[in-house]
Amino acid sequence: MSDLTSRPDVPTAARDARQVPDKVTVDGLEDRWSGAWSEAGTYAFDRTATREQVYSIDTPPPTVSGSLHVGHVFSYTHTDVVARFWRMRGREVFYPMGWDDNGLPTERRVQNYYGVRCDPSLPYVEGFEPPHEGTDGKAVKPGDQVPVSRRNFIELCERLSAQDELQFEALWRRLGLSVDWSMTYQTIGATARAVSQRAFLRNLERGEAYQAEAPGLWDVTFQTAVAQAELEARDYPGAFHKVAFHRPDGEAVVIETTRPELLPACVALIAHPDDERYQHLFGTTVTSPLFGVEVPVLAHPAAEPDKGAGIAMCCTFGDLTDVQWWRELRLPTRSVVGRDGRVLRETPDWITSEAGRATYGELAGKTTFSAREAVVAGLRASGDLLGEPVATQRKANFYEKGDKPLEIVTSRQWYLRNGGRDEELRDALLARGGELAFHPDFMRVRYDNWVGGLNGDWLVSRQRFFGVPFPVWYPLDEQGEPRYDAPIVPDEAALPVDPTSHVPPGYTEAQRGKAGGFVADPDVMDTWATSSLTPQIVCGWLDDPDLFARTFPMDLRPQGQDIIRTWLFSTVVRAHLENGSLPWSHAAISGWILDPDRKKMSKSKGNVVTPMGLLEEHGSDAVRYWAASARLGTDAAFEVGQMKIGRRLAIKILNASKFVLSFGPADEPVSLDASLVTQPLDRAMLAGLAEVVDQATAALEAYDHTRALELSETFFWTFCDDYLELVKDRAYGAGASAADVTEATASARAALGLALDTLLRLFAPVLPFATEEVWSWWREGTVHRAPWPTSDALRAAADGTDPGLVAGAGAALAALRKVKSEAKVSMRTPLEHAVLDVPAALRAGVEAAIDDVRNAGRATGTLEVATSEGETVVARDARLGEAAPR
RNA sequence: GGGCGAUUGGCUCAGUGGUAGAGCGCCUCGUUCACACCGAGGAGGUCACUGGUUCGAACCCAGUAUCGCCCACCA
Repeated sequence: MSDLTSRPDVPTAARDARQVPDKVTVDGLEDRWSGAWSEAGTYAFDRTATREQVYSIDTPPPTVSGSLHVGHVFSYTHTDVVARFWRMRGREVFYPMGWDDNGLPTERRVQNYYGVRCDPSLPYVEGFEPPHEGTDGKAVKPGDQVPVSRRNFIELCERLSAQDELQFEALWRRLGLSVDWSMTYQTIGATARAVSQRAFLRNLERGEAYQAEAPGLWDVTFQTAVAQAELEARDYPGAFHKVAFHRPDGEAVVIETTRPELLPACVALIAHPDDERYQHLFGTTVTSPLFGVEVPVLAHPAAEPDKGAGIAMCCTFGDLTDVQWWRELRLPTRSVVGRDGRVLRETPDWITSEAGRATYGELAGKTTFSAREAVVAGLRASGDLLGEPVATQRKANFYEKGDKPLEIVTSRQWYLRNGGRDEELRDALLARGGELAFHPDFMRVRYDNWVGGLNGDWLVSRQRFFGVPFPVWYPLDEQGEPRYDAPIVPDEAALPVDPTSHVPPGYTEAQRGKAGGFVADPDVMDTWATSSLTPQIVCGWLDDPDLFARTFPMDLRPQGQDIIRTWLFSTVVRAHLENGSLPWSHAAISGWILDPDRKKMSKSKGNVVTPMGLLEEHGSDAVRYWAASARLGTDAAFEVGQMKIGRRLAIKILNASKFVLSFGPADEPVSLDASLVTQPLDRAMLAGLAEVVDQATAALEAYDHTRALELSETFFWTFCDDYLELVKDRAYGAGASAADVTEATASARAALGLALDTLLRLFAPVLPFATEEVWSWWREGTVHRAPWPTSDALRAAADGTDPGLVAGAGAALAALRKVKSEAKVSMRTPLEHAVLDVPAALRAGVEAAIDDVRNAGRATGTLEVATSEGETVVARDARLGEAAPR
C-alpha cells in the first residue's frame, strides 16, 4: 500500500504504533515525536548530496546571553516551514544552528555570573576556577570582579554558553525545528575565531582591510570606537547659545552653538561662500571669547545659511560636519575632549593668553556637561553670551547600547572596505543586492538606501577586551615605538591566535613590549566582523572544502528587518570580497511581533509570556500555526486566539483522519489505488485537491507559506464539512465485508485515502507533530521525508472531472441543513420530502451526488431537483419526520 | 526632510480591474456511534479621505490624513 520503502531515518515509534488509537489528543505529541526524530536522525544532513540537491540555510545564531522570546519563536518557525518544504521536495536540507556568544552582552553576563573581568595583559591560568558562579539575582560589582586573561575569559564564556545552549536547544526541539543538532557552532568558538582571523588576514593581504588614524565616533562609556551601523539618532535636550567672537577692531561676529564647551577646540568660523552677510569676513580672522584664540573665517558650501546664525563654529570635533570641514579645509587639530568624555587635563599650547589658560585650567578634567556650565557662566560674565540659551530638542548620535551621546575623537582603527569611500565597490555591492531575492521584495530598498548612504568604510576594531582579537603584532623600534606600518601576521595554520598570549613568528615571549621586540594589537573585532562570516563558518570554509562545495553559496538567509544594514549587508560584503559571490540567493525577512496595542513587543513583556510556557499551554503545532499564518516581512499581533485556531486545526486533523481510517478493515482502512476512484463526486474532490496542491506548491516556492497554509486549510475544512459528510455512509459500505465492497464504496475509500495522504503532506511543514502522528497510524516512515505531493496522480484519478461538482453537492447539503436548522430540529431528523431549487451552474454537482446528498441529509423520501434562477441551492416544501429515537 | 509599509465587518487578517471574503467574537439552534478543544444556520462592512483614469476601482494614477518603521538632519 505504501510506495515508501523503509529507511534508516524512519522513527521507530512510528512502526510500533501503526494503529489508530481510540482517543486522540495533541497533548504529548511534542515529546514523543521530537524524541523519535532525534533517535532516528530524521533531519540529519547527508553530506554526500551534491550542491544542486542541497538546500542550505544560514540560520541566525540567537544571543545566548539573552533569553528567547515570542519573536524568536515566530521567525524561526517561518524558517522551519521553508526547511521542511524543501526537504519534502527532495532537497537535502543543510540546517545548522549557531549560538551567538560573542559581544558585549555576553561579556557583561560572564562578568556578573562568574565575578571576573577580562584583562588581556594577564597570562593564561591553567584550570582556573572563577570565584563565583550564578547571579543569585544580583551581579558581582565591578570592584569585586577578579581580573583574568582573555583566554580564561573566553573559556568561561564558552562554559556559560554551553549551559544556555541546552535550554535553547530544548525549546527549539519542542517547537519542532528540523535542525540537524549535530551541527552547531558558537560565534566565540575556535572555528568562528579562526574563520574571522583568516578572513581578516586575507582582507589585509588584498588591501581590503587597513588601519587609519582618524577622527571617529566614540562612546565615552564603553570607551570604544563605534561603527556607522551601530549608530542610533535620539532626541537629546540641548540649548542654542549665541556667542560673540570678535574682529581685531572689536566688532562682534555672533555664532550659535549647542556645544559651547568646545569653544577652546574652535579652529575656524565657517559660512556659505554665497552668503552675502559674511562676504566681508572671509579671509579675515576673529578671536574666540574667553580663550582669546585667533581663528580664520572661511567659506565652505556645507555651511547652511538658514541654520543658526548662518555662520558656524568649527571645532575638533563637535559633529561630522566639523570633520568634513577639518579635512577639506585642512584645519589644525585642537582636541579638548578625551576618550573618557572629559576635558583634557593638559592646557593646550594653542591657548596662549594668560586669561585663556586660566579659564581652561578651570575646565580641565570636567565632563562635557560640567564644562558647558562653566563656559556659559564665563561667557555670561564676559558679556559674550547674547541673550539666554534657548532650549531645543536636538538629535544626537548614540551607540545603540549606550546612553551618552557619542563624541568624536581621533584614534587608530582598523577599517574594512565596504564601498563607503569607493564608488566602484559600492556599485558592485548594490549590484549584489540586486541579485539577491528578498522576501518580501520591498525590503530590498532598505539595503539599497543603506549602501547608497554609506559615508565611510566599515570600522571593525573595538577597544574591548572580549571578542575575536586582531591576529596582528607590531615590531617595536629602538625607541620602543610600534611600527604600525609593518604589522606581523601569523601563519594561517596557527589560527586562531591571541596576540596578547601568543608570540609572533621569529620572536620570543621575553621580547614582548621591549624596544626592538614586539607588541600585540590590543583591539578585538566588532561582533559583526564575526557574524558576517556565518556562511563561511557553517559551510566549512576553513577546513572542509568538500562540505563548502556542497553548501556554499547558501540558499537562504532568514533574519529580522532591523539588521539588514548590519548582518545582511556585512555578510554580503564579506562574501563579495572573499568568495566573489553572494553568500546566499534568498533572504527571508520576518516582521515584528506586536503587542495588542500595536507596539513592538518589548523584551520585558515578551518575557512575561515565555516561549516554553506558550508551547506548553497551546501545543507546538498551535504556536507554529500562529507564526505561519503571518507573512514574511509583515508585523503580526501576538494573538492567542490564532493559536487556539491552530490547535483546533491540529485536533481536527487527528479526528478526521481517525474517522477516515475507520471505514475499511483495520489492515487496509483506505486504499491509495487511484484506479478505484470511479464516482464523479470523489473524482471532483480529487480534482479540487489537485488544484490546491499546485497552488500551494507555487506559493511555497515563492516563499509565501501563508498562502499555502490558507489554501490547504480552506480545502480541508470543506473536505470535512461537506465531502466527508456526503460520502461517509457510502464509505462505510454498511454491511459489506472486506471481500465484496461495492464499487461505490471502494471509490470513496480510495478517494479518502488519496486525499488524506495528500493533506497530511501539505500540512506537515506547519503542523509537524499532528501530521506525523497520523502518518504513524497507517503509513511507514516519516511524513517529513515523504515526497511533497504533486497533482499528477490526483488529476489522473480525477479523470477530467469538474472540481465544481463538490460545491454543488455541498450547497445541496447545506440547503437541507438549513431547513433543519431553521426548524430547530436535529440534523438527524429524517426528511420525508423536499424540492431542491438548484441554479443551473450547480445542477450537475447535485445530480452527480444525489445519492450522497440523500444519505447525508437523511432524505428518506422524495427529493426532487428543479432548476432555479437563484444563486444558491434552496430547499423548499420540506416535510420533516420524527427524529429517530435515541 | 527623503523613503518603505499599513489603513477592508467588534478583533486578527486575505483579497492587484468585473456584483465585498475568511477565522475569531456575536445571535439562534443542534449534538455526545470522528471531533464539546464539537456541529449547523444567521446577523454584521458606503474597503481612511479627496480627486482622476476606466463601461466598471478595495485594487490603477495624483494628492491628503493617521499609524508603524528605515534613513538623513546635530551651527
